[in-house]
Parts: sequence; C-alpha cells; structure tokens
Amino acid sequence: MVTIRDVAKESGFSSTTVSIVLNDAPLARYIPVVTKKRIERAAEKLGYRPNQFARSLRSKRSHTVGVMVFDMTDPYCTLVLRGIENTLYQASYLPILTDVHNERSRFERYLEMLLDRRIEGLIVLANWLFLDINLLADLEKSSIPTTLIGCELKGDSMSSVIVDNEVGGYAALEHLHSLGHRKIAFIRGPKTLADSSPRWRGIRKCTKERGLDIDNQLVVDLPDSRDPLSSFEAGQKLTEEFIKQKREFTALLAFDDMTAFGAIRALDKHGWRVPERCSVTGFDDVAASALCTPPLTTIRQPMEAMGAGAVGIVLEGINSVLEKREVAAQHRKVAPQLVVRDSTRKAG
Amino acid sequence: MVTIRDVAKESGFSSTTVSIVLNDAPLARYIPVVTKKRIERAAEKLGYRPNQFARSLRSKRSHTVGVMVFDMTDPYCTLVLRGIENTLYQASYLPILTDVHNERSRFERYLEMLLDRRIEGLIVLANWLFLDINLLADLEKSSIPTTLIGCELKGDSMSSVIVDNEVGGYAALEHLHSLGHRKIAFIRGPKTLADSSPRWRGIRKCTKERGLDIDNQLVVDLPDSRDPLSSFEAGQKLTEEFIKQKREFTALLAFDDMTAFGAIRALDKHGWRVPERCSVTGFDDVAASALCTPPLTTIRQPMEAMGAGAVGIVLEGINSVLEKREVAAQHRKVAPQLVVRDSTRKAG
DNA sequence: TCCCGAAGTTCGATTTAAATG
DNA sequence: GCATTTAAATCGAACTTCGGG
Repeated sequence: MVTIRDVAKESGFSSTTVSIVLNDAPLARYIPVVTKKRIERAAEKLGYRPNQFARSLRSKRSHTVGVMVFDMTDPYCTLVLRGIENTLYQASYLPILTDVHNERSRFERYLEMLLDRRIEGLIVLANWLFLDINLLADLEKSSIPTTLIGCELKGDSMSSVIVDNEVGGYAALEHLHSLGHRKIAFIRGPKTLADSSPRWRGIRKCTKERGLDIDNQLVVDLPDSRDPLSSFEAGQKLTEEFIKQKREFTALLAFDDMTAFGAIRALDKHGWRVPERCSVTGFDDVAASALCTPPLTTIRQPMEAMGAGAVGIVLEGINSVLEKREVAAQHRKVAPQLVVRDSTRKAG
Repeated sequence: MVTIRDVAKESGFSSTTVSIVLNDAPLARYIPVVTKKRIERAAEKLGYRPNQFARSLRSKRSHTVGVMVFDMTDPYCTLVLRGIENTLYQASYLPILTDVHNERSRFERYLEMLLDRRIEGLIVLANWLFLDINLLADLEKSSIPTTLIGCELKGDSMSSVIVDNEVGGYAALEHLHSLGHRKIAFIRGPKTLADSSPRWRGIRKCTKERGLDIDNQLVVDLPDSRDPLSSFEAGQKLTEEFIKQKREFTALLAFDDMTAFGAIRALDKHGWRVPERCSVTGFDDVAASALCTPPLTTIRQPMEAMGAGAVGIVLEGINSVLEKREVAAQHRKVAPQLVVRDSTRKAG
C-alpha cells in the first residue's frame, strides 16, 4: 500500500506538504504552483489513496450513516431505502444497512455495532410495529443525529418524517364517497400502531363533512402483529367474515395495501369482482399495487422523498454538531397523494 | 471519549495489560485473575469501547463487506439482501449498501469508495442487465473476495451464485404440459441477458422429451432494457399483440414474474380470465406473486439462500487471504423450485 | 527459568509549531 | 516579517521487546 510518505519521497517534499497540497488545506495558499504540480503528479503516478482509517482516527469522522430497518421484507422499505441511498450518495456518505427483524436483541446489538463504527448519523425506518418505547430511550442517549421514518416521537431529541395519515384517510374515503359509494366497509389498522388512529380520524372527518353514515358492523380492526405479511392474511380473513355475515357493502377501505390485497383475494374467492361488485382502496402504494390486476387505487406515501428528507435532516444535524451549534429536532409531516387506478369505480 | 489509557489509569495497570486482558490475547494466560477482574471492572465502570478506527488502522481489517446492487427497486433484491444481511450478522460483519442505478459512473465511484473503506469482501447483485464486461475488469483487479449473484463469470477470479435457469425453464413448461396445455405462448427474456438462453434451453429440452410442438408465432422476446419495470410493460404489450393477432393459446409462459404481471393485465383487459381461459407462469417468485389475485404460479429462486450463500463464499475468501491461502473461485448453481398457485389450471 | 507487567514502537494521516532563506 | 517547508506531536489500540522478581 502506498502511503503519504511514499508520495513525499517520490516528490521530494515532506509528508506535511503533501498532506497540505492534496487536501487543499488553508496553508496550501502559500505553496507555489510548481510544488503542487510535482506533488500531484507523484501521487498520481504512485496511485496514492489516503488510508481512511488513519484519516478517521485523526478527524474522528467516519462519513458513514447507519440505517436501521425494522423489517427489510416489508415492501415499504424498498423505495425509502432508494431515497436514503441516493441522497447520501450526493453528499458522499455511505450507509451501513442493518435489519433488526423486529427483535429487541438484534436492535441492541446492531445499535452498539453502529455506535462502535462511529456513525455520524442514524436513520431508523420504523415501518411497522414499533411498540417498545424503551428502545427509543437507548437511541436518545446515543446523542448522534437521528431521524425516525414512519413514526413520530415528540420532543426534540429525535427528528421524524411521517406521512400525514389524517389527510390520507380523508382522501381515501372522499374518493370512494365521490364515486357514489355509501355502504363502505372499513378495515382499520391495529390499535397499537401509531398510524391507525390519525388515519381513522381523517375518515371520520370526511364522514362528518359529507354526512356519511358508518355502519359499525362494517368496521373491524387488524390484529396486532409484527409481521407485515400478517396484514394480508388478516385482511383476507376479516373480509371473508364480512361476506359470510352477509353484510352489504359496495366498497372496502383497507388500512394499507397489504390488507387490500388480502381483501381482494377474499372477495375474488367469493365471486365478488373488483371493482364491478366492490371497490377497494389501499394505503402506501407499494410496488405490487401497480403490478397486480386490477391495479390498486391507493394513497401513496412519497417514500423516496421521505427517505431523502430524513437524510437531509440528519445531514443538517451532522453539520450542526460539527459547528457546535444546537439544533432542535425537526418533525416533518408529508402529504400523501391519492392514486386512482382500477380497483375502484362508480357505485351501482 | 474514554480510551484504553483511561482504563489503565483507573485500574492501575498499563495500557498493554489492559489491551491483553480485554482482547483475551494469548498472553492473557499469564495474567492473574485478580488483575483481569480489576481491569474488567474499570473498563465497565468507565464504559470503555475500543476505538474501531485505531483498531482497524493497526489490524488493517474493517469487518465490513460491500454490497453493490444494480437496481434497488427491482423486487428481486429484497430477499437477497435479507439473506446477505442475516448471514453477515452471524459473522459480526456489517454491510455497506450501494445502489449503482444501472449507471456506469456510479458503479465506478462506489467501487472506489468501497475500496477506500477497505471492505474485506464484495457482493454484487447483478440482478438485471449487466452487459458491460469492462466493469467486471475493474472488479477483477480489486483483488478482494468477490461474489456475483445472478450472473456467472467463468474463470477463477470471481465467485458466483446463480439459479439453475435450465432446470427452472424445464419445470415451468413441464408443469403447464402436465396440466394438459398444448398451445402455449412464450415470452422469452431479452437476448442480451445471460439468463434468457439457458431458460429457453430448459424449455426446449422439455418439448423434446414430451414431444411438444412449439408454434413460432407464439414465441416472442422481451426487448433489451435496464429498467426492471419495463418487463411489465413489454409483457403487457406483447401479450396484447398475441391477442390482437387472434393467436390461440391456453397458457402463457413468461420470462419472469414482472412479465407475467404484464401479461395478466393484458389478458384481463381483453376478457381472458386467468386461469380459466389462460394459465400463466412466471419466474422468480417476487413478493408480489403471492399477493396478487390470482396468485402467480412461478419458479422460485431461493433468493434468501442465494444471498446467504454468497456471503458464505466471501467469508471463506476473507479467511483465506488472512491465512494467505489461495482459494479458487466457487461457482454455485442452485436449484429453483416450482411453486404452484392459482394462475395455472388444467387445460380445457 | 518462569511469570507478570511496562515501556516503547507501529499503523497512516493531519496539524501545530517552528525553522529556513 | 514573509513566503515556503518541515520536524514532531497527535489520534487510540495492539504488539514486540525487555526487565524485575
């Protein structure tokens, strides 16, 4: 491996000068162009690449950000990760990806590993259940800029980027209502999930504004679970129960896309064609929603932008600590967007 | 930050002794238990965590593996990444994730960044088009243990893990044939894609063994493209052309799941119900295949196992270079598996 | 000779302080 | 004092060598 000393020897200058020149440090102002040229040529010739370990040891910087996903297999992750990666790339940071598999022990172990690597920032993708408040305590004391995606934590120790669930819930119901649907079934999110209640609040807001009645017999909750696939199965089962109980409805508003997929499966099984016999809406707009037939009408979370936003906040935080500024946590709530596809149509 | 010297001071021993004890180095045999206890207690008390930069600088090891994905948004990635992550975790390695977005410049930049970080191994997920042989040359000279997933490169500089496309192609057609289908349409992979021809070879093998005729009018190729979504669109378009040309077929064998989704969309649009009027098979078994309705019959690539296998090979390689052993590249070909769901059924 | 522990060197780059003409 | 260059200290851990009992 060629070191700075090799370049010094080759160029005939000291390693100090080489360092100053190659880093274009302030002192480089005083160094004549010929010297610079000679040093640069020598570095080039030898193919010199500075050792990052030595550099980091000295500067205490890693140019690395930790990314912690709670369950990689959740389709929600993909685009968020893309947004994170792309924004880090622009800033010449590299991400260390960890997947805690919804396990506490794994979370703790990974957190220690990341801290040991002196990550300069941390992004946590708390996509699904994230019950354990104690975990967050561990995070708070880590004192590095941290941003949560998909889960808000009041207070100014940790930033967050979440979707505006209320607006999304409202938009979903508004869409169905304006298509003429009046008898609508609802599969709400799990009670312990933070997204569930604001999403429902948006729905209630819409019913009030539009004078729509909700039949309590047509409202069910997804059970608590840490497995993203479970909402598919639960969606299927709950929809099947609606049908077996001979409930009448012309549309079904599902908590998320997975639930909607499960619901569609159940409807299909009982000969209820979508959208002819029953319209279905989801939430998230995961990749599969555009791929399946009929493609799903859903509320899109701007996932790539959310990932990018989280990185932006973390990068700001990093710069703040470098300049010893104090910066309060940011809490961004981004607007979702109704995406109309073919799983919904006019009632009747 | 608490250093080893702080622990030395606190415990009353030298930093040498502290290092020996905390790392349980060979010399630790000679150190009395009381000394060890005192040192461990001091370290505990101060919350000492060794500085990884210093450690890496000395040991020249990073305990880090680079993971290079060609397009993160390809649904194929998710499970492979999970397999990679999980296996690295067991071995206490951390992955740096990079997504080259199918761009050459990005590939080169990321490769340099990873090399600068002194990654000990590299895993490349060449899921989709990976035409540029020159890129591989860059990789070869990097001289760190490298494994390609989804693309084989003969020679012993780089290992690979691929699915047995021939077996998969064979299994797909065998399934359709044994359901009684005789008029089958085929959407083959892009000509430039390495997977395409062995998959087709498997299909031809099956036709020969079973005496099945293939109508050349019912065989088309996916166009070349770097975008994974394009195979959805192409699948849709090509299927539509089959229909418009009034070709008769009772089953369609698609190159991959994305293509199959596109085909199903086209069939549905023209009132050809799946599977009643036409059976459809895919290849890969991406997450969406189990979620859509009808769920897709497909050939599953054991993606998680492939990711795990690639890590295994890389880890072996790392150990080999540590022990200065020479180890030839491995080329693993894993068997795919037919997954029968509801998009196929008996003909007639 | 055997055990235990410490002093000093090394890894490679950055930076401070200081020496040249 | 100015422009130009450099010796030496530093970052934190690990390993080699050596000395005392």
